[in-house]
Amino acid sequence: MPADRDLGAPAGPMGAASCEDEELEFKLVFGEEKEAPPLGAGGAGEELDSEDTPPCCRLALGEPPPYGAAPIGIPRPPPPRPGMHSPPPRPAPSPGTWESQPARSVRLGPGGSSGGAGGGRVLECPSIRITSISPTPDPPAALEDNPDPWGEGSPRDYPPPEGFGGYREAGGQGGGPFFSPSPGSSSLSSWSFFSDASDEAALYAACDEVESELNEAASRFGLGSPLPSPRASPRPWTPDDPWSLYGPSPGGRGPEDSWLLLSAPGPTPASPRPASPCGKRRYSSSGTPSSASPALSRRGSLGEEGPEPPPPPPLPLVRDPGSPGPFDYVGAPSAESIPQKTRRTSSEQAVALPRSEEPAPCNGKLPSGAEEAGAPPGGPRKEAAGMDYLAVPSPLAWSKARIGGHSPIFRTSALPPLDWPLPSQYEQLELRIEVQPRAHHRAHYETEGSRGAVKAAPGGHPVVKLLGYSEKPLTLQMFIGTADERNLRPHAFYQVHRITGKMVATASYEAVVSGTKVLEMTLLPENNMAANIDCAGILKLRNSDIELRKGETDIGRKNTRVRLVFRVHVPQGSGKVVSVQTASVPIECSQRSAQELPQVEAYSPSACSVRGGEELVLTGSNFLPDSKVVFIERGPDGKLQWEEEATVNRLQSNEVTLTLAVPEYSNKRVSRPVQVYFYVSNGRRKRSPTQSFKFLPVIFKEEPLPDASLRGFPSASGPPFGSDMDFSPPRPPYPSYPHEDPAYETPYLSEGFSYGTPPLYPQTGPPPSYRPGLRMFPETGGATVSEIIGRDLSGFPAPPGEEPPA
DNA sequence: AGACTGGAATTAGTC
DNA sequence: CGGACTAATTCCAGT
Repeated sequence: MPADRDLGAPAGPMGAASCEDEELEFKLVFGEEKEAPPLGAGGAGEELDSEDTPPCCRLALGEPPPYGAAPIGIPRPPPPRPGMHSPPPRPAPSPGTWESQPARSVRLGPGGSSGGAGGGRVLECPSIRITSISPTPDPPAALEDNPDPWGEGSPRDYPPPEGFGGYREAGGQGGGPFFSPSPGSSSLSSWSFFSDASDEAALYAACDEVESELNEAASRFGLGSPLPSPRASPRPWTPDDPWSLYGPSPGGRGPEDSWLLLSAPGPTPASPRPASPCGKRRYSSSGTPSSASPALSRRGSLGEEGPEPPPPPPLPLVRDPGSPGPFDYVGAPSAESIPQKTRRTSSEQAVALPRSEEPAPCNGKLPSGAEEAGAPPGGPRKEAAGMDYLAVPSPLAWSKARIGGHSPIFRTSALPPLDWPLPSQYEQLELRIEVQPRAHHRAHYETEGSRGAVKAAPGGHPVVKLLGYSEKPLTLQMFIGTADERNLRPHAFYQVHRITGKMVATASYEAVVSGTKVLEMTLLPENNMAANIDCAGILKLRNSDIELRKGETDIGRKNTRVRLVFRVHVPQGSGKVVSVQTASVPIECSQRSAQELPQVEAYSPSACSVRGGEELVLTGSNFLPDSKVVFIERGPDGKLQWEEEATVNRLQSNEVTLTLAVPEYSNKRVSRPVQVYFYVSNGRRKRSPTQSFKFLPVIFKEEPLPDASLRGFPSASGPPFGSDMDFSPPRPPYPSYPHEDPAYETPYLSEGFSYGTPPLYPQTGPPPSYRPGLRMFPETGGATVSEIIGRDLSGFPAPPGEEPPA
């Protein structure tokens, strides 16, 4: 492979020297990681204190876009990647309203951020501001003493832009062709996301105090209309269209381009294959992406970025500075412009911040704080950590809050980041996927031609509809989200790809929000606020490129399942919007998997007596004549405790149906229901994700689980994706929330479920118990208890089919 | 000519 | 360190 790719010293600006530095720093980082992860964001807090106005804000406004300009040593905020969650929403001034403080809010006050809940004042500001936030209690030291491990010189602070930033093609190429896979893709800044249709000013309004400044800055950018694709149709929300604020980046280059320069040192088209990451990651179930080895410090193609930041990455620094934000390419302050201290702080902060996906939060226990208390989303969390308000919103907390009646109402000027869980329904509003996409869609690489739009199972394309609103056209946003058991968030390895062509009837625009491509379509009243998603393809980014991205903790290997995520912000007047979101069923995007991995879409029953013997029917795909169904049970430690192969009735099985006899459980004297799992195996390494099953004590036999009857079987009620089925995103296989199901009180299960379940798909509708329906893709949430524990601990999901221990 | 596809050869990562 | 495998990417070719 091209030499340039090897050491991450591509032609890019980044030099070897920088690499060295990074390496050293990297070590440091790792050390910290192990022991005191959150190193303090160092003086973040103090800085804040000392600096009333977040420096970053000021800088941001007045300085030129960082990206593309100063590759090296330009600290970049950690990319807002999956896993990097934004701070929880906080109550807005208006009752019942929440404001997202996507890394944009800075808590100022005594003791810096550590000020404690309610302590310091909170400022809202553009992503950049995030840098000044420093939850860390021991701020100063970090700044002064540490020569910037994260400091200016170190690129580490600002991980390369993600999203496209990660695109290797970008690297070094002016306007890499790959960035605009779809012709006419408009390069919108992530900020546009925040803008409200009716409030341009709001666009920058994140920071109340500096709002005016921001606006001014915005005006300077000369926001032209976005560059619509050739086929672009009128954008929704026009004339208020916030998007219109962001014109194409100068030079015709989109934000992505700039990112490319910095982030994509990767192979250029000429060098098709990027060097593999210097440090290989272990993809085994045990591996944790987050535990990047020092070796990784040496970046491959993305070398200029420098070592990855410590694990708890980046929170989306607010709108993530790391990603191209509105300011980013519109002349926003560059990272460089940010005071060193600030930058460092941010990076450190990022490091310190717990990630929702990280084990910590779900370490098997619910953090006493938010989750348990059901603290309001966004509510300040334990300050002890000093980063509470920056902490990722607890899925559970959010879930509870939502269930409890908190509304997904946001200020138009502070819309929720893409990684925020949002309900699919709010009052009369509901965003629903009327027609689900197929379970498989082979994504295309940048090196390939498009593989077309995602199709629907019944034929045609997915259809999304907004119920409860039909006043005026609205923008429907769509992005590719994750499909693992963790919070729904933008998928690091896949991006939505705008499909155009004569066969595409739906006009769409491409935008980039925090490094994530977002396809925007219009929901028209005349169409009943429904959209036929025939313009969305899926682009696969090379694992090596993304994994090298600073702050990225997810691994791409075997991480090939995605979900289409749809979101819409419904104006409520008075500068408020209700943001609802829904996600599709999981979609397997690899060629291989789609062809070989068995998939279980539904099954019935979901429980039976420990004596076994009952007939269990599975429906799904890729079942083979020699497919095996194996039941397993794992202990609290994740170790396999029991394994038994079921007897498959081959006569009543076919490629999409498996009929088998439930094996007898190992211990027929159990007094409580036993949670076990099963998977379909087409051979070693060709296993379906695990499915949940329960063995009931004999005495319980007559007392099936509350919703046992609700666990319908697709075939029984019609096609898997019949219109009358529950299309809400896949939910955990659990019949109900842990707390609602006595069966889950079993000691060894409660822990896992207590934190594992809620986070699964908090963003969509009410929990299963609230919306009984067929589980179409239980496997998605079908992680076993041990899996949940293991995955959470490891920080990343175990790929389907890998879980069952050999 | 270009967008889609379906397959499959190569190359890289794991065990 | 090499071999067997598996997964990821890149290539090809037909529609």
